[in-house]
Order: sequence, then structure tokens, then C-alpha cells
Amino acid sequence: MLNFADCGRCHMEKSCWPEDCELPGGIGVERQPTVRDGEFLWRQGAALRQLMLVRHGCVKLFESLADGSERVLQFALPGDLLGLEALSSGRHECHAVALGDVLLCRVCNSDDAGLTTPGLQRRLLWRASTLLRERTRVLRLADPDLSLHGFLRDLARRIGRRADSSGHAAIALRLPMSRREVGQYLGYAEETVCRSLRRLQRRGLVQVRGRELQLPSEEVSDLAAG
Amino acid sequence: MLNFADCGRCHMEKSCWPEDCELPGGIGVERQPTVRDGEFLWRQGAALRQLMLVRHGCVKLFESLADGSERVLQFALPGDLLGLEALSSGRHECHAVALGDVLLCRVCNSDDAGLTTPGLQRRLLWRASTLLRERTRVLRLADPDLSLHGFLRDLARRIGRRADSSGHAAIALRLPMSRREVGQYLGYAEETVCRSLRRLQRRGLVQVRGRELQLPSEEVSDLAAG
DNA sequence: CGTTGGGTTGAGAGAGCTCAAGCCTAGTGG
DNA sequence: CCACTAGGCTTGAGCTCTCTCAACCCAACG
Repeated sequence: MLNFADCGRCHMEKSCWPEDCELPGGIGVERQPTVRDGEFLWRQGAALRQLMLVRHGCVKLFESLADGSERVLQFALPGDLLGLEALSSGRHECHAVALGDVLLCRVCNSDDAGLTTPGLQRRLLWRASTLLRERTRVLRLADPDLSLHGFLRDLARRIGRRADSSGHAAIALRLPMSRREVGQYLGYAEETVCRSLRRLQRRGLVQVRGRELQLPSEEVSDLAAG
Repeated sequence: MLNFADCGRCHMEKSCWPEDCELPGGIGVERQPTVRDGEFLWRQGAALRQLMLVRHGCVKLFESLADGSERVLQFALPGDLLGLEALSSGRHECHAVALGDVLLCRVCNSDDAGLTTPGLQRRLLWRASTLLRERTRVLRLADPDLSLHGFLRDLARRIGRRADSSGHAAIALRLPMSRREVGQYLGYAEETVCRSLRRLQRRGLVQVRGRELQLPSEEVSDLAAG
């Protein structure tokens, strides 16, 4: 059930290939069958087979530590490219599992670092540069409220939908991951995430009902602009 | 006082270009005049002018935060490439300052993402991939002793020299940065770094005298192997 | 010899972690 | 359609560890 497509004709092109470098030709992709909730895309140590774009859903990248605990390295959302960090070594150093059902596009010709498709390699370099910039600044934030708030604003900007919260414009979203997983990503205990969420709610920065959240629009748009 | 060179004929090639992808031609560089202790390579917001390789010394990359504090993003050591993270945006988002005297090589043709030198772009992509992998796993370590120990082992592996500590093989190194800067990098207070250093010394994992350190060889070689 | 900045050490306060118990929701099976 | 169950979520209490503030030491340098 192969399904080839050209990113140049896809409505998601802007989010999958936001690089503003020249576009000397479309990117060929092959749409993959749905990955079901809980299924693994790959395991730690597996060989890199291809680069993939997340088209829908959320993929959790995480590693198992010696003491049995787990650390979440990334929550990949629509538009995110999977596999860049394994390009040089040829091996994945983390697990990848679907949080909810996930749709992926395999990037064609990515098995040879994109040498065969003109422009692809340059796009990849551009994207890697952007990621390096963003990744470098995540580090450790002293305050869990700041960390969590930033995390939620980022999520809202990327997977939020317009909504209305008692007459005020808001962004609604459904958390793809559990509190515990948020903690494993930000470096806090599950309970600390819970309490921090409460504090944010008390301060009016977010409205919580289970995994359904709402953030005031102005809280999110700053980020969208920057 | 221009000074052109070919990386293929330089004894540092292995550390500057460790990528094991094919090498279709030498990389041209231009040796830069010494940057003196405390001098800035660039300021936050400055345009990216070229990619640079650190040839000797240590460059501190850091950003000034709104509250006046500073966060260290990276200590660039010999072999490190400067500028990758600014490639896509064209602007540096951090300051770069020399810790001690620093020697640099400017990578030629890097003003156009290396399109003009065959192989360079691919090397850059490979290197970015490696960095993404390493950078992603730094994140937050709960224990300062673990963080600091890992940091020191990394330094020892990269700038350490063989030495002898009362009959046992050891790696000696001189810290290029202050305790406070280590703290700003790892996310701890200066005092916590001091105390953690003492604890490591008490456990025999490192010997401290001012900025001169010694680590037992076996403590470092694990890392070098991995 | 005095000054300056880095480094060290101590005391107290605050914040996150752990352990534990209870709640609530979603999904299951009768 | 409803009761049940499992897992996620929440809340509380106490402990531990880092941060902050402060004082002091030390070496380098003029």
C-alpha cells in the first residue's frame, strides 16, 4: 500500500519545510501506514533506515537509563523531522513510540543523506542548524513554573486550535502525553508537574481539565511572533 | 597577515574533521590572528560572518538573560566548529568570548553554506547530526556530582594530558573557566560547584588544586572508548 | 605591600523529591 | 446500560538538598 507524494503539492509543506532557503524542486515522500498508539517506530540501537516527517500525532523519543528510569528527549509533533540526530552514526540512540495514532511520511532518497535530491541536503543542514539553536537553549530552567509554561506555550503554538474561554480568545489543546512524561522531559517529578500546573492555573496562565488545556491567546502569540 | 592552509595537510585534521564520511577534497581555511583573553569573537545579535574552527584555547558561548544573569551555552574547545547554530538564521543568538588566548581557523567558502566546496556541506550536516545527538542528552541531571563528573571527564578527554599521580596513571588538565562559569553552564550555583568538587575529591574521582585537576586514567578512558 | 577577584566554607531558608493515600476518568465486560 | 477496574491524576507530610547570604582565605598583580 505505497503512497507517494510531492511535498510541493501538500498543504503541510509550510510546516514540514519551513526553511526559507531556495526550493530547487519538490521533495518526494512516501506516506506510511498509520502507527497505532503505543507502537514503536524503532528501538534504541536500531539502524537508521530513513528520515521521517511527522504528519499527524505525537512521537515520544526517549532513552532507558541504567537505573531503569526513562528520560524523554523530545516530543515530535507534526512537521518535525525524525532521524537527523542519527544521521552521522547511522544508529538510533533512543526509542521512539507513538503517543496516540501517528501518521508519517518517509523522506525519499534520505538513505544517502539526501545527495540524490537537489536541495534536500541543504534543507537538512538548515533544519539541523535551527534545531541546534533551539536545543541549546532548553537546558535547565531553575523554576518549574517557567519551564512548564514555556513547554505549554510551545505546544499550544504547534498543535493548538482557536477556542473561546468565557468570551476571551484562547488556544485549546489536548496534551498528547501524561504528567509523568512531561516530568521526564522537563526534569521534574510527576507531582511537581501537577502542582506547577495548579499554580499556573491559579495565576490565570492556563486552564486545566484533565488533558484538555486552554491558554489565553496573547500568552501564545508572543511566541508565534518570535 | 593572511595565512591560508589546507586541513588535509594539518596535524589537527582528525580532531577538526572527525566525520567519517568520504573526503572528496581538502578543506581550505584561513588562520586568524590570536584572539586575546577576554576579547569577544562576536556579540549577541551580530550577523554570522563565517564558520570558524577552534585551533587552540577555549571559547565561551553565553547569553545574557533579561534579569541580568548569564547562561553559558557551550565551552568550545580545539576541534569545535563555531557558527553552525547560526547558519539558518544568519544571526548569532549568543555572545562568544575567549577564555585565555585563542587561535582560530576561518573556514573558507562557508559564507554560502559550503556549497562551493564539494564535501563541505555534507561534513557540516554530519557534524550537526553528531551535535544534535550529544546536545539532546545533556539536559538536566538531578545530581550535581554526576553532572560535574561527566563535565570533567569530557574536558579531560578533550584537553587532558597524560600525567602521573603518585604512581598511578592520570589525566591532568587546567580548567579554562572559573567555578562560577561551570555553574552557569551546568545550572548550579558557584558554591554548589565548589562543594561538589570537594565531594568528588573525597571520593577519589578527581584531584583538585586550584584550576589544575587530575583524573584517574580509567575514569576518562571509558568515555574515550564510548 | 595593598588590592582585587576567584575560591572556599558555614548557617539558614526554601523548594523539589519521595512516600503514601485517595480521587477521578476512561475503558471493559457483564 | 451499569458496575467495575486500572491507570492517570491529585494532594499532603516530611526529608533532603541546593540556593542565598555572608564571611574569610588565597594568589596574582601592580
